Amino acid sequence: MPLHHVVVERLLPSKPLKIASWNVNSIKVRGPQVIDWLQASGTDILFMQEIKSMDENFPRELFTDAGYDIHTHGQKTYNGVAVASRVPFDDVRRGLPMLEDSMDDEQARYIEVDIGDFTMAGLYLPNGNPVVAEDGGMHPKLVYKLDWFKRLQHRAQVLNQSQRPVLLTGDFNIIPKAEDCWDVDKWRGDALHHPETLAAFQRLKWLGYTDAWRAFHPNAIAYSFWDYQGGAWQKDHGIRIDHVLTNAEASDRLLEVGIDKTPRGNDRASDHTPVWCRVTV
DNA sequence: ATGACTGATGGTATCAGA
Repeated sequence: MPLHHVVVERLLPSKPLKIASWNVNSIKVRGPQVIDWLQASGTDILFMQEIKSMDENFPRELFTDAGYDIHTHGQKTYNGVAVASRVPFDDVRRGLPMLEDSMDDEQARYIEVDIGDFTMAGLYLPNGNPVVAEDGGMHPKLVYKLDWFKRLQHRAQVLNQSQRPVLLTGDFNIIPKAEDCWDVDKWRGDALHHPETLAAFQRLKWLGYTDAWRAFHPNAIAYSFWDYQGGAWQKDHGIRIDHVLTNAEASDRLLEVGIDKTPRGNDRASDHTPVWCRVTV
């Protein structure tokens, strides 16, 4: 086959898609405003976290009526992730693979899809607080966060070695730098900005993954979470903990990255707001 | 100075979130 035919076949299917991530903090409460935002923002694929719903109770019809396929990985009461898409996936995988020495894990925090030559994952990293146990050692919650992170690191390495474009997005529960929160002194030692958490995040970046929002906005200040308490939203006391990470192949396909803070101002808002990007898929 | 929020759960107090 002549070379130009090969090139044309590779380029023709490419199109820009808008990909987003939003910790919705209960799909039962947030469902209608998620649909409103999907349609207003023109989002093609939305990864959701903290759906707090079992698969059988997820309001699927809200999404299918709006023209989106919905894939859930739920559990009772806590956690739970899902992905809505108006473009078909080639495969959907639920759960982060275990390593030989991993802790037991019943929590639903990871969903991964193939679309075109891309692999995309939606994740909800454990919070990790409190940091210190009663006996003065590391609290099991932070141990769990770091163990989960180790599994994510391994998966990110395997995906990156496939040489496919890889996009990891979700609620990382990580404040990467001092400028990613309104007052870093309030967060020193917290599990979201703990030295072990930051070291794990750095190891992920050493694989070749980029904090896409920061790459596009090197000097900006923007947050993705504002606590319900203390008027944090009104005072803009926020933190940037929801991220899009892209490997080199995916970074080359990035067109735009943003954080849409408007949904945080909704009635009955989630405490998180969506982060999004446009990529050529 | 004080208290200050939201969601899920056989629940009217507790856990978790960050």
